[in-house]
Amino acid sequence: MNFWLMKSEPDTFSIDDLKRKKREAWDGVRNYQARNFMRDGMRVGDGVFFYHSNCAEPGIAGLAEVASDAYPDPSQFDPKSKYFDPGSSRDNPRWMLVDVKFTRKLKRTITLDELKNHAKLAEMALLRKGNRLSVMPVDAKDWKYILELE
DNA sequence: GCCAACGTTGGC
DNA sequence: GCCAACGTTGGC
Repeated sequence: MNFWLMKSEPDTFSIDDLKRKKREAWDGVRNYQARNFMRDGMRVGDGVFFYHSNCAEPGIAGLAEVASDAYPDPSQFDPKSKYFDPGSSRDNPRWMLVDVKFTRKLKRTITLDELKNHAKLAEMALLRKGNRLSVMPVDAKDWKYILELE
């Protein structure tokens, strides 16, 4: 079992939205590295930190679970979607996604600011300077450590 | 709204 | 293959 962190802007799709919908196709990822993590790294049942980005209180807001294998992101084929990619084709899709299933909200959001204050987490991909990936792996030891902060 | 960091694009 | 220009991310 592996662990991941997935960013979402709460104004667009928050942990409460996932709670209400129970399950969601994680569409719109248009970064090759993030795609590769979903396509090659994720397995059903893997743990996911649901991270709120670009908002008043950035941080880990809840837990989710990988709920499907990777499959082509339908939005890349839809000319009306803002995620439409004219360079992709159904025969050779460029972008993949997984479904994500709600597990639970954290009792409180563990903020980015708080995470930065823990020296043991300094090597986390999330905290490395300039990191903008929206999907990234989390070490098992960091997963455990962060949950103990809750 | 600003801007640093980074990815992508496209001319050469 | 280089690299300038441009677009996006996301914290602040």
